Amino acid sequence: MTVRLDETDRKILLQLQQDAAQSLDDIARKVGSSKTPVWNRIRKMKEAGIIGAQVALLDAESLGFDACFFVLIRTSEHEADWQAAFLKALKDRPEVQEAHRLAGDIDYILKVRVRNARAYDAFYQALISEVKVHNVTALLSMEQIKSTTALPL
Amino acid sequence: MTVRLDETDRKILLQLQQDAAQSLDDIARKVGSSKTPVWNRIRKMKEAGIIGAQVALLDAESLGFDACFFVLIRTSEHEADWQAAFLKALKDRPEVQEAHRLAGDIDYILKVRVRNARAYDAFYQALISEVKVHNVTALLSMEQIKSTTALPL
DNA sequence: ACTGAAATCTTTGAAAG
DNA sequence: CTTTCAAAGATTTCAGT
Repeated sequence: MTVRLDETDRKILLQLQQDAAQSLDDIARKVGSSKTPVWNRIRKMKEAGIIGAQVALLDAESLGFDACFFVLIRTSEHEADWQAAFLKALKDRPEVQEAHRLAGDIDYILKVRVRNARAYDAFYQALISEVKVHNVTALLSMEQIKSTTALPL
Repeated sequence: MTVRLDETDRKILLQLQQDAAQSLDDIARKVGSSKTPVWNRIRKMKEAGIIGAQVALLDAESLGFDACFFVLIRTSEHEADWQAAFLKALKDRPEVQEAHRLAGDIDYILKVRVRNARAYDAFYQALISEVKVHNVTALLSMEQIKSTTALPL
């Protein structure tokens, strides 16, 4: 599953993760190539799973999503059953934008995007009623300083 | 800058944040309308800033970005000068994918995507040499359980 | 692998119900 | 506000280098 990427591939990826709506012609010009080779490279990288979904990023604030929480979770349960239930709960809840299992003291971190603090509380109550967690700390974002989906290629 | 959205607008946004590469025809069919009205609604929502960039999401692992850290930062400095320098440092570093200013005890949280632990250390050393921070805790992700850019519309 | 061009499909905007 | 239609433009495929 490892594909060797050259400089041109990398330039194409840089363009696509910046603006995937631009035309092949524009990308080809910017990376110093032409349509067909660029198209073939993109196709290969899609097949290899390097390029995933193409999505529109929406503005959270103008849609009324004013609250963003980072949730630090400690649990005493580490059995397979518990973990499966916890994972399912996270995947099923659309307000959970990110979830990571961590090394060390804290077991999980979530990024939760909701309309307001009340909606967070509803989420939190629903979560702890579904799965037992030992300790939960919520960090409230006051200001999103930076947000990018781009990898530092 | 507040635009009233109806059910159709919401359905269009759901489609676009899931797959922005599909054709207008497909979106129109899925939301129960036809091309031109859908196109006009998308144009208006772009003008209103509700719909932002359209990007390709790349697979971090297949590109060799195996390490993801959440960094909790406490600082004793809260002056405008310090804050401006800190913000600039974060915006300039491509490995910082997210940065939030927090309410409470911890002042900032960062999401940092790097190739490996050594690259994180390099980032960390560069950051603390640029700006003074009081206390830094790094949480290492072992496993990304969920990741979406979609808002829970 | 790249080029150029043909066929197909999409987007865009005008006109009209 | 929606539908239809036509021109402009983009994507995709293919033969030739």
